[in-house]
Amino acid sequence: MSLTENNSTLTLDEIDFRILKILQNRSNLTTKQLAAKVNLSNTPVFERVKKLEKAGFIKNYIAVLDAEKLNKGLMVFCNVTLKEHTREIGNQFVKDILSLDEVVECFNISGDYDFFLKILVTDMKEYQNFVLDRLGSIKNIGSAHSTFVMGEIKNTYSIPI
Amino acid sequence: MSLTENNSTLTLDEIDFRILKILQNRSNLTTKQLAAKVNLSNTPVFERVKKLEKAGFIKNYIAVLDAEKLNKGLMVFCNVTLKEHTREIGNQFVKDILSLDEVVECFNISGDYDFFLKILVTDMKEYQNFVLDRLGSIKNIGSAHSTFVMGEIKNTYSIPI
DNA sequence: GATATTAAGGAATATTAATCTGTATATATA
DNA sequence: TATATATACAGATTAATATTCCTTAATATC
Repeated sequence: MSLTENNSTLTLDEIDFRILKILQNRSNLTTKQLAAKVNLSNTPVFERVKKLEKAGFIKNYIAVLDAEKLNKGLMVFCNVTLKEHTREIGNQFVKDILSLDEVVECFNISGDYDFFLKILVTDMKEYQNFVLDRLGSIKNIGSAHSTFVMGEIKNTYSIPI
Repeated sequence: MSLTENNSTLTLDEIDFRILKILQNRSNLTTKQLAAKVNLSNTPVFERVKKLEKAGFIKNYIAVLDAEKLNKGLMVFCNVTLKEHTREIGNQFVKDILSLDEVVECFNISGDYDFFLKILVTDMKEYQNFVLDRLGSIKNIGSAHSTFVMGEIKNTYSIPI
């Protein structure tokens, strides 16, 4: 076996997809429970999961926390433009954003704005402080436009498979 | 102990927060490994985790999959307005959106649009089909404005604690 | 000062993960 | 056709872990 285990030609069958589908909704199942759901015995299911981990289809296992209970119930989308679009200024912006814990997502986007930020804060007061103190201290931001989440219809981390 | 176990006055200490922080980044740790990280023995850590689950701070455990590897590498934000804003029409829209697997997130928002949708698809061709066939078949949509993700800077499911 | 109450550690037990062995099936090869 | 080869599976075994129980220490309460 190669050291890098770069099994790039790995193709998944129906059962693999079913396993992924189940695990991205709930990962704290025993092998036996998972096996029952896909109508196989322990061993093949165990080996398939390990294969999916090794091949990178499963990147990680995480606990999903309750934002409300942890007092981070206000979600804000902030669309940002940069004053200039050189690689250097872009890199610095990225570095700055990565250090802000309130920013849980950040994407480079097409359209009128350069970056889309998803931000989690306690309340409007905290958001104001975030914009003034933390986002405001980042250099080369041209404009920032905030949109506030009023209600959650669907909020998954699931890939449509 | 009450049947409902509605311990709403539960307050968390520093160690609880450290446990949550660790688990929302990586949940497939053994109790022993987690205990070592917070400098406690197995039992108290085990009991704290169970307490956090029961009290609802931990909602779920999930596997994080690789969207690129699963051929869902195109992320699109779609901002939607409804023609009318009655509760009935809103409810029907919500029901329709919930049935679309491509829509991984949907929020009711402030501002120029009514809803923000995060959509995962294979490529632009599939997105075109999604808009024409699936989104297009939903009634009472007034307008839809798409923004395409060009690059990912940060994409977490972590709550800032 | 005596007594609850709470949080922790250690040890025992129950479950589960992880491994190993063997079998059936399909595919290739002589 | 008969014989290798690889793959996927089931069943059993063992190694590790989760879970429970009991005891101790610290802190609060009377």
